[in-house]
Amino acid sequence: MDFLEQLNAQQRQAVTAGIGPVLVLAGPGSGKTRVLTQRIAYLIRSMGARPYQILAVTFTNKAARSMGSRVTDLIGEDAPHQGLWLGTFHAMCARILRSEAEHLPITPNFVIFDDNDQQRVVKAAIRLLDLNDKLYRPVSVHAAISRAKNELIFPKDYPIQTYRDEVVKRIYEQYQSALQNSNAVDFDDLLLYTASLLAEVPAVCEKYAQRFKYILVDEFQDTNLAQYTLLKHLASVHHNLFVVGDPDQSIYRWRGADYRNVQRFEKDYPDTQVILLEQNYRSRQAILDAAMAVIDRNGQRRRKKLFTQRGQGERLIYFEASDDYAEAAYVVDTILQLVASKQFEASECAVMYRTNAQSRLLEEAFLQARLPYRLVGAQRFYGRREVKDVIAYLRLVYNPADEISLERVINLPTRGIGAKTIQTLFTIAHQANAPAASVLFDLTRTEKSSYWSQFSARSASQLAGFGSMFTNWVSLKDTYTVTELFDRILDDIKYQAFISEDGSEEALERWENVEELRRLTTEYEERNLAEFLENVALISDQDTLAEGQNIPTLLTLHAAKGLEFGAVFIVGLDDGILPHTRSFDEPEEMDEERRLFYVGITRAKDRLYLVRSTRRGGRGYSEDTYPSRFLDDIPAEMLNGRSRGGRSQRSSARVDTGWTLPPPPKPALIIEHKYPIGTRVNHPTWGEGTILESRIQDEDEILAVNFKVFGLKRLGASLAKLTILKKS
DNA sequence: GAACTTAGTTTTTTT
DNA sequence: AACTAAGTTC
Repeated sequence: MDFLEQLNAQQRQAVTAGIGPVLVLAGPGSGKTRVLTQRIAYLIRSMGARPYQILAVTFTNKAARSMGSRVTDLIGEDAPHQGLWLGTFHAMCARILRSEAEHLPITPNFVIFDDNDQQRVVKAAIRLLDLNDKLYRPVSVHAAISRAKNELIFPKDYPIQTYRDEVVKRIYEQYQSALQNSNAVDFDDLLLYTASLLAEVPAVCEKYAQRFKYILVDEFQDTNLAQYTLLKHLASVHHNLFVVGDPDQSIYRWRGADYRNVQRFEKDYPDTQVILLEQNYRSRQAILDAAMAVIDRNGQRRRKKLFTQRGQGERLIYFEASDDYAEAAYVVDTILQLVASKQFEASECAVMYRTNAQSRLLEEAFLQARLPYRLVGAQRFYGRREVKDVIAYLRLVYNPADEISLERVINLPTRGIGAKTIQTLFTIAHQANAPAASVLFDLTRTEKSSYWSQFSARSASQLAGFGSMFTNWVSLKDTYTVTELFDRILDDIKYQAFISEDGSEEALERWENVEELRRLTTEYEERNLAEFLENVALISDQDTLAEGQNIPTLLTLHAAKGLEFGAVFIVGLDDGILPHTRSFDEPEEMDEERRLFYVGITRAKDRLYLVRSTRRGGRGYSEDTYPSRFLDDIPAEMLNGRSRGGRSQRSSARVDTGWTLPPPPKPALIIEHKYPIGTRVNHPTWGEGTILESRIQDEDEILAVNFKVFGLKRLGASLAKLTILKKS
């Protein structure tokens, strides 16, 4: 048991805990992955567990992968092949549902709809019910449905208090039946169906609960009711639930996560052993002190005393830029300095922000400095349109019932099948109580198809044309490898020609993405289309983080959880961004914003920069901003760096006024006309032009410019990157 | 009816 | 920027 000697007392206590429920409360950087992996090794080596009796669940594929490789290192065997289940909640559920599909309203070859697909289904449902999509916005209706599913509420049980609830319920019902029609599930269904399957079918529950003698869960504070419930069912025979989490790092409330599951766990399993991991192996004490100063303001929590043996370290660095461009420039300049002075490797630097939109200016600044960077999330690979399009084709072939994918690709590239024809196709199919695909197949078989007359001659023959390609692919799907099928489809639809049409730089990039996807399919030579599609559906942003290059990382605070960097920049520390405006009127959400800040702080090993700017460009014009109220919680003596714009005055005035009061009035600014009428200017996109009109509005200069080539445009001077060619 | 163009709207976080 | 609704041309 020599590996146990590398653990501290608490870690060892957790790893070697006996059977029964165990709750490990692990502060940031306290070695929780290590505890989890060593626990698995310990179960096998010392407690006589067989790998197939172990289930280890994570939230991301990345966490699952890193855990997998560490387990392999420890027990020196290929654990997955001995039946150890190690994967994300969603992957585990998909696996169970495919085996148990007979109990469900879907077949084993169901597809998993991603966010975009789900949105389309909601939209279609709203349209079908003839509702106003301004009143019932697809995003918010979808959020309501998702919330219900996470709470294990089926459409029939959707609680109604208002008229709106009643309508949402109808949409939810329609949404769910549309998914079933397409033989599809969404992310939430994976959990919902599994949880209810285990609850409703004792034989199935028994089967898995018997098998999984030991269950381990990572990031337990992020579980929602569905996940909690299904864990409870899975552990109902052996009660060996080993969960690791940190309520202070719970940042997925909006996704249904409920950190109170930690308390619920202690209540549901009164014999739980609770183990606290407080020693931090990541950060300097100065960083931990700041982190505690921030998080201790959240009430109703078990306080943790974070400590380290890595020394006090330096004070945090605070910087206030004059606007968001300057903020980005400061970050880039500083990173360049850190790297040039050999204080940090470029890959040890990370920039974190609250919203994805904030990455744009940062990216521009990096680009300008010719400093390469890695961006996590946002424009993720699988989210690219061309990638989604090709995947939709593959998905359709795999599961021809998938009407969302069908609708997506039936006229792509355009082949004369317009919205009207598509609408007719679906209507006819639903009337005949058949999937749209079977109508297509029927049209290809014979011109005497009873469906033929229901379309115009032209539409019918276009549909038949597509249908015959479609039929052909379906007939090949079992004999072809994923790559062969991929090539065949792209060839048939002349996709490269379609994409490269305009020969632009962007077109080239798009094609490269398609080629990258093709490369991925080659990894599935030995496996099948089903596995390819499932992995593609369940991949997440964090999983696409390519490593190995020595370049800085840009990512959201959410995406940063679980990672660590030598030097961390948290930018946009303005009230309204962090905490975000949308959280202002909900104390629970404000607490979560604070935890998000805490997560960011605790990513830093040696140096932490807290950055904000006093003006920020929103949509259109820029506005004055106020420092994040969370900054007030960090004692001044912990911070290095002075404010530039009188932050101390403003924030001290604000301290007791509370955030419910309106912010102090903005100082009146006098803006000069920089571009008098007649000035000749140059614009990066529009080219040369002449100023026709200039007026001051909302602290910006609004210009009417007559461009030589593009004609009259109206621009905000602060936003448009104009250069003056000649003053009038 | 289909295909393309243009103007307006929208963004918190994501398995 | 990205998506959609409305407008325009064939």
